[in-house]
Amino acid sequence: MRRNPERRRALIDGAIEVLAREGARGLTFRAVDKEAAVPPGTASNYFANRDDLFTQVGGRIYERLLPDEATMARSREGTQDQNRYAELMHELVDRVSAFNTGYLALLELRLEATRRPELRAVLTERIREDIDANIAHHAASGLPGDKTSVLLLYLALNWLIVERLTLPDIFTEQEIHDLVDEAVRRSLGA
Amino acid sequence: MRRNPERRRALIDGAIEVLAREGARGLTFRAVDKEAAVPPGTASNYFANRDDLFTQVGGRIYERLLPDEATMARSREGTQDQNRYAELMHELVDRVSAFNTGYLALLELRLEATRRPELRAVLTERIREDIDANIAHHAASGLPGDKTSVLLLYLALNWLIVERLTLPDIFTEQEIHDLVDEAVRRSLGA
DNA sequence: AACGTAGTACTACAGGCGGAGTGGTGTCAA
DNA sequence: TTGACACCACTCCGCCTGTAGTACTACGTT
Repeated sequence: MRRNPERRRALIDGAIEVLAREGARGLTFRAVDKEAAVPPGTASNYFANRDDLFTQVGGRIYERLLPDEATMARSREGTQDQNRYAELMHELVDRVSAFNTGYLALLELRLEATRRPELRAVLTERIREDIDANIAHHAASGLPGDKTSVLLLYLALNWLIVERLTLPDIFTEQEIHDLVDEAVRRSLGA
Repeated sequence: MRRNPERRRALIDGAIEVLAREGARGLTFRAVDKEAAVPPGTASNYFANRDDLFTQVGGRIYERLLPDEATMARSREGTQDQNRYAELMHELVDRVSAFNTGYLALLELRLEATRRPELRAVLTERIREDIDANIAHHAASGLPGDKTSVLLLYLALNWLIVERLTLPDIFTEQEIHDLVDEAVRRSLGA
């Protein structure tokens, strides 16, 4: 088992692209090798088996999907009212949509998780952390709404992104924009 | 190209199970043959190629996911208030979750649609119809809320089902129940 | 400065699996 | 008798895994 961390990261990033492009079943050692432009057989040396590969990708994908520190810092600026909230959610949707291969890869991983208990455990933990962090961040931010608002926004925006990435002709960009606004407004609740 | 419609339906239903279990890439003629318990080679005779198979499955899957007439009729009974709305949404979530292979297959198809234009066209049309039907049905029902409520519920409940089917430990059954209630309440808006 | 060692990159090969496509045969009914 | 379909068999092909073996490089030792 090789240990070069740069190479490992390159392989995992390659695996994300393969996942998005070829689907879970297309994620093979050879495909990862090609995508990462390393000699065939390399991935075999870095992952014990396909299960291991899936698990490691599941562990890393959130690092790439989450906002960086600068973005987080910026999110705390300005008056924290409903308009600001909507603005942040627009940024979120755009940021995630922009890294579309990452989001599609995560969907593939979710589906694969129905077949691989280890992967399911990793994803459950990561996503649980993410949700809890969102709730905590929201509570500390002074933005309007409660925990339920955060959860409802999480639900609605996730599917909105699915819709945009998988069947882009269902909603126009304008409709997506308006739905984000309305989702924020109504999820804040009475 | 064979034409026996019963056999074709059996093959497509088999394909749905294969999709859910093995993923899009696992959907092969041979796998469908096995699942439908017909001799190997049969699917080759019913679908011109894999693309055709995907497209036909995409056309049929909604027939099986949508409520039957009896359920639709029952949905129009009783006082059409917010509590009734929530009740209907609980039924919806449970009904779709119950046919989990169908829902998972649809997710696989969505992901595959990013690679197959024909499939994308079919799914876009079907889902567009479904959304429009939901809006029309809602408008005629006398239930509270507007078109936007319907769309926001569509978004939130879809992801809730994804969450339940792919990572069941993220939310408890109780949390799911409460989220449906809150989604109905808040999506109705001010 | 020469040498040895460890870790890694790269190459090559053997073996296997599963699928596509197709042609042929049997069967039944109009 | 003819046509449509079920069923069966066979060949060709592509891709993947696992692993053994070789080459290279860096680093520590003496």
